[in-house]
Amino acid sequence: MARSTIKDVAREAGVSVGSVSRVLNGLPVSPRLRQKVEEARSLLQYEPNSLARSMRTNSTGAVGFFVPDVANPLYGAIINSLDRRLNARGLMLLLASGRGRMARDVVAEFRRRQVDGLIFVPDSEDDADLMHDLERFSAPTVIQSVEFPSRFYGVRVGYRDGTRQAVDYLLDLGHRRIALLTPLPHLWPGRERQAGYREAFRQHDLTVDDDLIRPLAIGRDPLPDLKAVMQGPDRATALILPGSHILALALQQAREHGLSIPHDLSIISIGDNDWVATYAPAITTLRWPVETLVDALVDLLINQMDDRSLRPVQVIVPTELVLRDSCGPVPSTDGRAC
Amino acid sequence: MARSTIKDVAREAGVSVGSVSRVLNGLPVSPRLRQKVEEARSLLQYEPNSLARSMRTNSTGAVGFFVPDVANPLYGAIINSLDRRLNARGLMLLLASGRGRMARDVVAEFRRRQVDGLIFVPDSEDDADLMHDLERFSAPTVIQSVEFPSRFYGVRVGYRDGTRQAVDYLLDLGHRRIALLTPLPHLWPGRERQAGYREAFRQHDLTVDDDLIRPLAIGRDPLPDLKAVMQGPDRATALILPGSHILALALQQAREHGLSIPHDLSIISIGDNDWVATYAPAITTLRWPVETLVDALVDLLINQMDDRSLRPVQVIVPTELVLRDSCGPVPSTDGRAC
DNA sequence: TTGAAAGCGCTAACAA
DNA sequence: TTGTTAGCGCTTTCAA
Repeated sequence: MARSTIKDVAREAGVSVGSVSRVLNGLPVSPRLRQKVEEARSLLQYEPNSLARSMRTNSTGAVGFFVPDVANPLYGAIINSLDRRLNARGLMLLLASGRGRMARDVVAEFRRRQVDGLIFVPDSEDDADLMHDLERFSAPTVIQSVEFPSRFYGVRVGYRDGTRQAVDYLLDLGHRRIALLTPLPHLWPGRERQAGYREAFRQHDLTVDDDLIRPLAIGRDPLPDLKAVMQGPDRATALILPGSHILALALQQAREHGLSIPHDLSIISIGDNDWVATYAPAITTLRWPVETLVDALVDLLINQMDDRSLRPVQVIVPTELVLRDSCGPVPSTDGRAC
Repeated sequence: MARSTIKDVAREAGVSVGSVSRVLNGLPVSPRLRQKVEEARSLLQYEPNSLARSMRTNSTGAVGFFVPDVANPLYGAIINSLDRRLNARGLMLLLASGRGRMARDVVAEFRRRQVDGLIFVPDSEDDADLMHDLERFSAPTVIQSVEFPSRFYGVRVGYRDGTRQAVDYLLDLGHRRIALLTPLPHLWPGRERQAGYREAFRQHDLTVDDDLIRPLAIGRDPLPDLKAVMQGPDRATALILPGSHILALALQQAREHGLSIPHDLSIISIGDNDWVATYAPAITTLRWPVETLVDALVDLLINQMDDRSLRPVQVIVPTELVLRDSCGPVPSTDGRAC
């Protein structure tokens, strides 16, 4: 049997479709009418068709979310939190992912599907076409992790301050050869981390050895860079790493080279999770707060939905340096020619 | 300015809406017509409204996916792979999550949104109402990880064979006190793992010490159970753990008790990932293949969509025991009263 | 307070 | 090959 429609309910209840619609939408009706409709409704197990409803109301109750890679546990946490928040507001998550030119297709698809809002995590700032599409996207849009002065609503993580703080901490422990493995500077995270790194050195009146800054393209094997900074007489005595994957690799390398942590090598990882906290030694991390980030994302989106005349706002959520056991004073016996 | 519609394009091209529709849908038209329409289309930057289209065609091109908890990295991998597969077929992922009674609301929401298919990972088999909703769901449905003889299409992981194989391996190493930390048996994974465990013991003509089987409710602190099996003269010499989170805890406990791995304690973890492979010692795991699982999920769904008259099929994807360095022969000096 | 009817943007059947 | 038109299921005027 086919799904029942509002007509069926109207016929069953002996009223007009308009009246059924009013009951469904909580508009003022007589108790008698309401009761008749409710009875017919539950008898027929009627559920309104949100497609038809959306077409009339121009509102789908769906929010599009695009990330370059869903499998990244980092995004998993965001998606989870986002889903909860949107749910609480009666919104549903339309998820899509992909890299490079797929991003534009996704924007078009979200347009066709008439999403009420769009949260976008681009994997590049350089794609002018994509940026154009995003700019003329008709629904409220929030961009994460990318820098677009004043044109977009955006939420970004305060990696600059965070990284400066992390480097400060290492400098205070006496480290001078601090390696920074970081995403490419074409995107906010990579750019800001590098800036924070340089700021810290500048404030200490120290010069930066550019060989210790290793920008890593996505998908590139980080091992060569890791080896480059961990070997030789001038090796780094401290590492700042961009995530658990590379951290695991670094720990493995350290073992192979007989470097104990934190005695011979100090490590700070960016992004906190279960196992870095329980590893031996527990890893000091620069944590960025998922909940705060998602709150900002959702708030910015909802604000726009409520008042489309608002001017773009950009939020930076601060990071937190979580001190554990993977950092110690600089080793005195090696790492320096004498 | 408002979005342009098919009417605008028709007017601009000087043709009828029907003709525009035909061009849009690749039906046979004259080259001249096609060209006129394409010109108007790009001039107006027209994108068809999929809501209106869906209403006519009764097909939304959306697939609903429900999981109890998106943040679980396990599901992250599935979502990612699923998104890719569905994308390749022009389908979009509608994501929802939640526990307990929220599941039913989600099913209703998916119904209202007229998804073309539904993939569901329930967090319980006991919810008769939910099962009823799922059964009368109008679109093709595939259920994961739950056992419903013959009524549903389903994909499950072969934990029974896998666990038997893992226990076999430990028994062959001489272990007799093997602890199994496992989800509650009210769901397939918990039930099957326990069955596999018992099978292995039975095949070796050994009796099971029920105290070593520790069913863990979701959200419950696993530490007491971990401690219970890791302490005392009769402690377990081998652990089978349900995931990375508990693994991290167990490794921490082992350190605190001065148990070295695999010398004093052997460990097998279920579910493979980066860091268990790079941990020292590398952890032996029972891996379940995400790609195979998702392939099965999508295949079953697509098959149903193509031919609604098919009879339910249930697929079990096999696991793989990945041998690494966390298991060794049973320690001879302790763990047994003599 | 309720009913009747227009119309959202599109597809598909029917005509021409 | 193309145009005309009904109608998908709903909301929302406008009348009664």
